[in-house]
Amino acid sequence: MGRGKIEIKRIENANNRHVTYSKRRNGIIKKANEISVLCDAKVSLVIFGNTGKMHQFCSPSTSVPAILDLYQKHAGKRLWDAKHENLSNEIERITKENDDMQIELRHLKGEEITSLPIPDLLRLENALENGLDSIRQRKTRMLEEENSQLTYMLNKVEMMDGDLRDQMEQQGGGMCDNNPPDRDYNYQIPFGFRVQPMQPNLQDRM
Amino acid sequence: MGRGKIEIKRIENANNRHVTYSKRRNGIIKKANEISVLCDAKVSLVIFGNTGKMHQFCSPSTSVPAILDLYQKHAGKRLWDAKHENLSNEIERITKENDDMQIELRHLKGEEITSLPIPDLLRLENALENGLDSIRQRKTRMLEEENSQLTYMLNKVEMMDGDLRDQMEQQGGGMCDNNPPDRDYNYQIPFGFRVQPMQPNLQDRM
DNA sequence: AACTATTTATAAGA
DNA sequence: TTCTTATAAATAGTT
Repeated sequence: MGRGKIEIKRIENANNRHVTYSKRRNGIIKKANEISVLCDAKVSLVIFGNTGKMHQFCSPSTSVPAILDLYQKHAGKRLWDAKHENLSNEIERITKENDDMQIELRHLKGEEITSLPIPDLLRLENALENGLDSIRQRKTRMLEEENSQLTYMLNKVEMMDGDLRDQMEQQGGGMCDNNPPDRDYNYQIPFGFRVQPMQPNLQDRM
Repeated sequence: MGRGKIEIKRIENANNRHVTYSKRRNGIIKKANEISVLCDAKVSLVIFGNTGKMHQFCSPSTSVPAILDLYQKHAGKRLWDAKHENLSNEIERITKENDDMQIELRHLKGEEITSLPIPDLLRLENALENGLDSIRQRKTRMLEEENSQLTYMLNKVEMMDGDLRDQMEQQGGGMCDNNPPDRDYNYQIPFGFRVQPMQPNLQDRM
């Protein structure tokens, strides 16, 4: 039904194919609606084009799942059961993973280890030693960073304090009379933002 | 498209309705096939008539359930999950548990800890210390037990050895002439099967 | 996206 | 149901 008759086989020209797809998709959806209205039929139509875009039609006052229930009954297929089995298998798999991890966690906490053979104990000991090492290194590093931050801030505060004191002195005194006693303001704190780690190779292990 | 134009509304005459249904059903299935071939589209079409009879079309090399899986993904609808809400919830719950444990395990191994705040690090350090403590205590205990077993067996072997030697002597010598030299056989080893643990309260912590 | 010559689908009748 | 056929509708190729 067009300027020329066409063979029903894949349209090789991509552009033509897409145009035809659009036109025919609209057509078939219109037809689906018409038959559902005219003949009181339940229709479920789902179309995926080349591009992966989906279009669907479903007769009014029903739903795809509802039609699938009917489909299942009629086709004698067990759609839900198959899906049910998949889900059950998935649960089984995850549960096993879960149990294994739970056991490993308990073992790492030193629980339920009375029945473990020596090699497992050695493995756990090793893992715990490594973990403890990493955690302590990380902790040390964080404390060092906090330290250097605090040092920097203290440095700044002291500088501002110094400026303020200078201003005060220029103004001939201020209303704030509880100034700290004079100190030796060391503006060149030698370990400002780059504190030497106590163990120089600490960072390399993180 | 026929001898006369018709309105798209339910055909009240049952006979006409059925005839029209037959004709249009064939038509739409033909169209579904054509678009799937011409445009390389995936089509799932399920139709139920008034009489409850089902007709379906599905593009070649796929199936209605397969296309509905795609539909489900695309529409963000959960066709199957709705039918198996319990199982889905269970999976969700276990998966969350799983993820949490995985994270905890990683942390205990000293992995992915850079973003942890100090309190968490302290908690981990504590847990690791306790775990390491338990494991080492257990290891010590097992070694002690093995030790006492070995001691006991050694003891026995030496006693049998002694008996054997006595028999040999009664028989007036044997063919085995490489006997060990006489030793002080101490049959009353003071720590036979009940070794004193070095830390007497060890057992209480397991 | 619109147009239109043709093909195709189908309503009504038999 | 199925066939026939006049007519409506869909659409292929074109602009």
